[in-house]
Amino acid sequence: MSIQPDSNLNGQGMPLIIQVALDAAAFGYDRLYSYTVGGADADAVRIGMRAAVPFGRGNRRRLAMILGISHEMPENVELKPIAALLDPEPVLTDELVMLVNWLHEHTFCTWYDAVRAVLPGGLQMRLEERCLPLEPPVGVRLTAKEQNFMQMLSAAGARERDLLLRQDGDAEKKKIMDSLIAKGCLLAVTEGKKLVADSTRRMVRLSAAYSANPTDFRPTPKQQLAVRVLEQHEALSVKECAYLSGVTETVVNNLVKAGIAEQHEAEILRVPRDAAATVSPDDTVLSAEQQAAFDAVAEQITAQKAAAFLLYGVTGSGKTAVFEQLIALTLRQGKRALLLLPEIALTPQIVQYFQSRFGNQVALIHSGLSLAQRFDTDKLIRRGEISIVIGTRSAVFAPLENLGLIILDEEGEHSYKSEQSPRYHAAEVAKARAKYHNAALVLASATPSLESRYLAERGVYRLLRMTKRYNQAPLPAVSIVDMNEERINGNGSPFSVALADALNENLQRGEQSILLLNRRGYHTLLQCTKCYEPVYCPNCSVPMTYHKTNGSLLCHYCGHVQPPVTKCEKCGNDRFRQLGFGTQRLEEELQVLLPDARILRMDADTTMSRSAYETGFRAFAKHEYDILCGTQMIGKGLDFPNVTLVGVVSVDKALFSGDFRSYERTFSLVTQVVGRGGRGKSAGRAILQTFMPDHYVLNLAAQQDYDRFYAEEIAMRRALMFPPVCDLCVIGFSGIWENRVCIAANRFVEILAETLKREQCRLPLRVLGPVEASYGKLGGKYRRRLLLKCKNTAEMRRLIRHLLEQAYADKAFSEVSVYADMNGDCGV
DNA sequence: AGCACGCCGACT
DNA sequence: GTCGGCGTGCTC
Repeated sequence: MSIQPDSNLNGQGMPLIIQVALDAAAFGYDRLYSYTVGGADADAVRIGMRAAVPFGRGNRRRLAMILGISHEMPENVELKPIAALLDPEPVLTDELVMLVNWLHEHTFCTWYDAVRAVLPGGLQMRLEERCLPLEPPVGVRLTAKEQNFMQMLSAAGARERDLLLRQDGDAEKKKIMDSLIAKGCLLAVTEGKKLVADSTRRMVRLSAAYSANPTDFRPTPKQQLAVRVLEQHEALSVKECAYLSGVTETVVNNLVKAGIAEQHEAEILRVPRDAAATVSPDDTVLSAEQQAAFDAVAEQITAQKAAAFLLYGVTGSGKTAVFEQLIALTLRQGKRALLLLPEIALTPQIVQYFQSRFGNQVALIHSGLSLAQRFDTDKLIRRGEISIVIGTRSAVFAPLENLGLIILDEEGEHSYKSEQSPRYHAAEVAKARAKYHNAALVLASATPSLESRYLAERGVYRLLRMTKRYNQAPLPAVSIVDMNEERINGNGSPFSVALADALNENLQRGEQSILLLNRRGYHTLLQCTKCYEPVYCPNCSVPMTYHKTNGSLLCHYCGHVQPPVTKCEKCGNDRFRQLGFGTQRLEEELQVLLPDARILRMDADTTMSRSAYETGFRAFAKHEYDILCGTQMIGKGLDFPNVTLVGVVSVDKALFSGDFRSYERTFSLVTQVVGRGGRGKSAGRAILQTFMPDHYVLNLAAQQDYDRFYAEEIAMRRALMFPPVCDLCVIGFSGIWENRVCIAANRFVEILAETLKREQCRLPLRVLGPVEASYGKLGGKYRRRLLLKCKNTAEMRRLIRHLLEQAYADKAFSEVSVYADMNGDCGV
């Protein structure tokens, strides 16, 4: 539990000193600040509570999280007392405080960024300043204006008074009020206002006194109606009681006043609590391979030793059943489990699977929850009523006590990496939690990330393999089609002859097909016929995509929409060529090719709403469509047993996206989507179209040969010295002025060089860049990046933090923001 | 990020 | 002589 302030010392007049993280502190002055705590607060204060503190010369109140309690007086500073203690109980558990420290140490974020990340969204609060009128002390002298203000205050009604005392930016009023506060006529109070509160409802039931001796009471005729209703129920809400007895709520309230009924508050939970366990986990039978994987992890869970596993299971090998058994075992041990998924909306089947087996012991945490739902979910978790949390990235901070097992499914998915401060990877946080709890950590994937596979090779993770598909369902037969030949033979359409024939056959046979194209929109871009300049987004250095549905050009990065241009910006020519094709055009061409086919398109444009994923997938699963075409999101989600053809229209571009991970991503995407075929009885087939039919990544993906791919890729990473062989820290710069961003990036390199020289630093380090980020301009901001090939050690992180601090203090960074991201997306 | 201190130019 | 411009530096 939290550190208790030593009340003896306090009794001897020693000041109690706390260390706090300030909300909204910029990186440049972000550190833990010390304050004194006195009076009743000194007895109540605990680590993990929030306080309002005076900060800066103006002593403006700031929200702060208490992260330390000590008696040590920092030297050379006069400490201020806190203004108010805002939480009656800590909102951070000891473990969450540990994670705040971990995030701060590992991710180059500010203290409060770390606090915000671990603090459940529903517990957020904001500060509110209020003034209360006081009886003016005797002998106080007021100016005319001050007297006037006090007179207005005493004459005003409640509402006017609130208005009068509100800080509304009126400078003169503020001055008068500040003076009145100083003279003791007004009391300034700072309150923390919770964004969400508990929800309750007023309930009534017959009083004990009435039930014992009904004849002592004389209810009116209307009241008698309500009493009749109450006699038939244990308890009812006031509203229900009034409704059922056909009287107004006043009648019910009068029953309470007359002592016939008594009232109490009942809690309302704003999350569904009606999931019933309908399937017993005991009925699940594991195959030999599944059992072996289960046994390995189960041994560690039982031994209560922290251990990490990489579960490499090919698509369809039945990882979910292994998770289920591990979770059941964890619960039997009296422990709790955390299951992380890359995207809950895409995986309703998995959620349903666990709810049907564990019922209300399961809570879901994902970005689709409202603040109130987060608040209530968190409440249930803290009360210990939840044993299993299933959620996306942020759920890794769910304050489950007594964790025995953490699972990350599809561990290589990029959604596990936060792209905003704090820039953490859920797997890293999970590791820290597993260590804290002596829990087992299972990272699972059909195509493990190079990092994880490498760590397994080095013995950091124990590698578990599941190589057989469930029920021995055969993999689809994959053929690679050379699109160059199609073009030579005069086929200019997006479909090769082979794919077109296969689609047609499938349609005739009443079987379903999936088509993958990782480009949304209609055309990829518009290009000037004269100077070949593409039409760019005005905010980003990205060509705009033509969307036929609304006849406009759309930027997929910043969302900018505009009508198609009529004149080339470079040469003034007014003719444009339409190049490439996206999912919209694919759908259209498909409809021309197969007029009778029922086609479902799924991409970020059609599935804006959360439920649209699920509705779409369900409709396809029920065979309301023949063909599903879309971007990578179709690679995940529900299982479709009737799919016998998977067509990869094109992923060539993804191979050269300019990131050293582009091969890995493409391999994973193609492997995943090919694996989607043939889960039912028939084997099915897959057709992979490409202009590079000899490319080894596509060939290995076609064969689903992860081991070979890993061997090739790790050799390349070794030769070129890229992660996981070393660590790669991205330093990102962005700002509205291109030259300033450029200057700042160069200045950073200078600072780096100076620091290394000054401190005679011998850390292994190689600097790449600075170069323009892969999209040099996004959302109107110019971006540059610097890459540091390094080793992610405490010393290295200290150096990087020190560099950032220096940068923040440097004039060159006045209108340029800079961040550091260890092993983040680097666009190289 | 605020906020105050400080050191220069245009005012009653 | 003072009011106020915003450059500079600090924030427990």
